[in-house]
Formats: sequence, structure tokens, C-alpha cells
Amino acid sequence: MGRSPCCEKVNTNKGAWTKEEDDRLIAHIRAHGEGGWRSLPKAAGLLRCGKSCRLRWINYLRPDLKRGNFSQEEDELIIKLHSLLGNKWSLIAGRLPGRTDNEIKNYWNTHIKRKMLSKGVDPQTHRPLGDPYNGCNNASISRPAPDYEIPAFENPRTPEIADFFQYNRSESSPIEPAGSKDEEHPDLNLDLCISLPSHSTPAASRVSSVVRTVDSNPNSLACNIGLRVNYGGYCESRYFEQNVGDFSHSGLV
DNA sequence: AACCGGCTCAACCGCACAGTT
DNA sequence: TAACTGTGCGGTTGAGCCGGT
Repeated sequence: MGRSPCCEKVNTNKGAWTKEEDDRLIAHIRAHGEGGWRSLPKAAGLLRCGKSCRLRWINYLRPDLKRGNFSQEEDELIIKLHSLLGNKWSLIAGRLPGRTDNEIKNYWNTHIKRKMLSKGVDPQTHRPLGDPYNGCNNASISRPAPDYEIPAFENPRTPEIADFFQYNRSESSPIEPAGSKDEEHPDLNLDLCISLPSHSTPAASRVSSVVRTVDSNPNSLACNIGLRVNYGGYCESRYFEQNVGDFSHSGLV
């Protein structure tokens, strides 16, 4: 059995939004808050699909949007985060206040990609074009680090997140390594801070756990980092490998 | 002024996934 | 457990803008 459509296709407006539609949507969300997108169009008197309303609000009408050109700092941060996360635009957007995933995705495709290609860097792998390691995600092969620094994550900014670091350090985990780690590689900065997308931060949202692990090997300097994030009912686990300073996204936990 | 091609970005689409029944 | 619902994500599209000819 096929999936039912997200909304009634007939009598539904498509394309550019009018000022009146924007005003209706804003007024409804001010009065009732975000959420309930499926029923929102009818309640707000809009002939729009719920998904379309959500997108319009998140990408254009939200009052906390920054708009305007990206700064040099934002440029660099996007490139660094993309090297860590790949095309996870919503996660990247979560670290750029006032920016949306759609905006960053567009900016990446129209500006940064071209800029990187003109510098001879593969925008997908963040490695020089023609690099024999391009497309290779095997952490057992030692690769040179990219020519820019991997961003150091900030320390936990809330007591709650700090608690999770503390909690998970002492808790055994499927990917918890044996033995101590910081002592072996004191220069490795693996403090992780997960910033939640501002548009999806209801009260219940929180970092459900951050598992900080380092599987240190004196010869390969490889380490593993696992993250589990839960916000707004959305839970995601990620697993990164680092090899001699090179974070390569290697797959889901 | 008209045409054309490239670029931008708002919006759409299909899908995945967690939650609910 | 399966079916269904609601939401969010990433890829893609296309209307509109702009500069060049």
C-alpha cells in the first residue's frame, strides 16, 4: 500500500508565497506556536500544503533569521563543518545561528563549491583534485591531513551537556575503548559540543548523550568519536573516525 | 531594445524515520 | 508486528534577475 500524500493536491496553491499568505502564516504561528504542520493550513486559512508552510516559516519568515551575505568566518566554518559532516546541512546550520539548512546548501552549491574547485580542492572529499586518496574512506590507510585546521569544538556550554560528558565518561559503552586516552594524546582536542538548530529547539529538546571515546593506537593515532543527539523527537547517531588529524565521516553507528 | 546564457535561491519532491495506533 | 501519521532532510527544479552582446 502506497503512502498517502502529505496534503490534498487539488485546491492547493503552489509557487511563490504572497504577502497575504505570509501574514496569515506569521499570525497563526504567533498565536499557536510552531508545529502541527499538517493541520496548520486549514486552521490558518491557507490553501497550502503543510510542508510548504513549514518550509516557508523555517527558511524565510522566522524572526531570528540573519539574512544577508555570508561572512568570511561563516564561509570557513561551513567548509570545516562540511569536511566533518558531509552534506548534513541541518547539522551544519545548527552551528550557524540565523542560517537555515536550505540557505547553506544553496550557498555551498553556488559559491563554495566553485571556490574550492578553483583552488584545486575536491568539494566532496576536501582533498586536492587528483589526490589518490580521494573517495577513500578506509581509516586503515594513513592519509595526510587537509591543509586547514579541523575546528576545535567548544567545551560544553550548559551544565546539562557537561553532565552528559561526565556521565558518559564513566559509563561503559559499546564503543567505549579500553584504557585511558587523554594521557596518551594530551594534544587531541576531542571536546564536543552539539548545537541544536534554533528552529527545532522545543523545551523537550536536549542532547541525550555524547559519547566521547578515543581508541588510541600509538602507531596509527586513530580515534573514534560517537555522537547521539536527540532533539524534538529526532534521534541521530553518528560515528566519525579520525586518522592523523583527518576526520572522515565513515557511517552510522 | 531584444535576446541569451549564467546565476541565485525559494520552493517542491521523494524519501527516511520516529512515534502512534 | 504492521500500518499509518507527522515531521524533517537532502536533492532538484525553475522563475526571476542580471550582465553581456
